[in-house]
Amino acid sequence: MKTRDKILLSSLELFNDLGERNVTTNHIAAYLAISPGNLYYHFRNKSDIIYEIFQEYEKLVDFYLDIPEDRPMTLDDMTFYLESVFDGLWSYRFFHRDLEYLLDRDPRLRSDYREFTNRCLSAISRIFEKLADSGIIEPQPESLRGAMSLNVWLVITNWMAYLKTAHAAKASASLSLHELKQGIYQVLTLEIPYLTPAYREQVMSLREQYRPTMPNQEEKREAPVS
Amino acid sequence: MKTRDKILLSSLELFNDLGERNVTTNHIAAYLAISPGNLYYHFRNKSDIIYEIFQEYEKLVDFYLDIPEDRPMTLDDMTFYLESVFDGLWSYRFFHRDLEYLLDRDPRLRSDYREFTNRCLSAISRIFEKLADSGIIEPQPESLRGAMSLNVWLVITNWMAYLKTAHAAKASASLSLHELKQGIYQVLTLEIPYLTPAYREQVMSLREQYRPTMPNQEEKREAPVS
DNA sequence: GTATTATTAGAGTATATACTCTAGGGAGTC
DNA sequence: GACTCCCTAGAGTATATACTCTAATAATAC
Repeated sequence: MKTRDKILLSSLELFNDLGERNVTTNHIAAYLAISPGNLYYHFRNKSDIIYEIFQEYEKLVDFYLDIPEDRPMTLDDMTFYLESVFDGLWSYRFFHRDLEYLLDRDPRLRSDYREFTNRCLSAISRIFEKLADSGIIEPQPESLRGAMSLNVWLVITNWMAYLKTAHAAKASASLSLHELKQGIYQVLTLEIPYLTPAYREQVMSLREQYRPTMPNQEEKREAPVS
Repeated sequence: MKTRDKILLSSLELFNDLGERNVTTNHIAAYLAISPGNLYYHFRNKSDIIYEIFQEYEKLVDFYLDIPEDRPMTLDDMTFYLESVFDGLWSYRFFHRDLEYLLDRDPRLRSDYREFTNRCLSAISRIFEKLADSGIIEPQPESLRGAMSLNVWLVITNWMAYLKTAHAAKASASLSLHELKQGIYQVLTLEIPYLTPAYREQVMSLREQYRPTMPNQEEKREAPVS
């Protein structure tokens, strides 16, 4: 693998594990056993590394949230969207942790992220619309759908922070993808009141699969749906 | 005012305006026109300053969220809780911005914050319970109430981050308390499906008072309810 | 007044961090 | 062999940051 790609990969790994704030360019170089000079040959500065990683993240989520317009939406589709979004969140989890600081430091990132959020909000809203078309949820007026989508977004993007700050007793408590996906339980909680009788039971039992286990009573098991 | 209190006050102000990460102890001392030595005479380190500020925050919110058990809950009570919580969030807004980093650095803070979150979640759940007792919302089973409360908490604590990252086009865009309180609109959105017919109209029109104005079309006006 | 204690100034320090600069190796081409 | 281009090493630097140390001054107690 090319040094440039190795830098991106290792940076992401270190950022995710330690937080961007705790990872210096010298750390990254040392981790890869290359010289700082080498790193700076490939990237002008730390911001450029982060920006490029963000672009990968963006591409991934955009790909997942591409809503097919030629067919109705199924429950499986919805599950797929939820699973995918949380997978993406997991792979680039450093990003939301230091979001405000990162955006303050890099205007490109700020502006790109703003648009990214808007695209995601539109996608969520579109999903609600299509779920209503399929008779899975009751149709809602546009204005309510907007506010609901925003709430879904807030829950999704901040579920991890909740786990890391309020849930875990120890700082080093290793967070698992499985725990992260319990966020799906929270998202489905938002949908409950809007479910149609025809699908109510199905969605409720889907939701049940993501029910959080008690903190520190975590049992090791596979994610319920893949 | 005593130097010690001045340090706490100015630190909070600087943290809120610039972010804890961008405020050094030397900055604080310079801002107060005192020497670093003086600052370190009053506080052993930066963490101690932050910890003490957190304790004030905690005290404030605990005070606001004290639910009186001797009388039913009114809509005005609910409005008061929402307004108060967002006021507190505003006054100590630096805190949630760098939460993860702060908790990683100070184990006392981590453990206190964990308990603080749990108290808040209980209070929210208790509010839902009493709102049901008063016939404002439909009663819900305990398990649903818990998940709903958590969603309310996620929306409340992360509304500000949303405004600062996705909403504002410029980094320096000054956030106002008024904008922050549009978070109340989002919280009330969560309640909509559970409202009883008797109160539905009233709550919907309360919610309307917090409706967000379009970004950059912000008109200067007072917060609708005080 | 004197002893004691609380407070303050301000220079200084150890460490870290993002980044630079120069020199050179290796591979391909003519 | 010489030239070029891409890549790499590694010492080095300017700046920042959290914090220390000593000495002096103000406040208080007796």
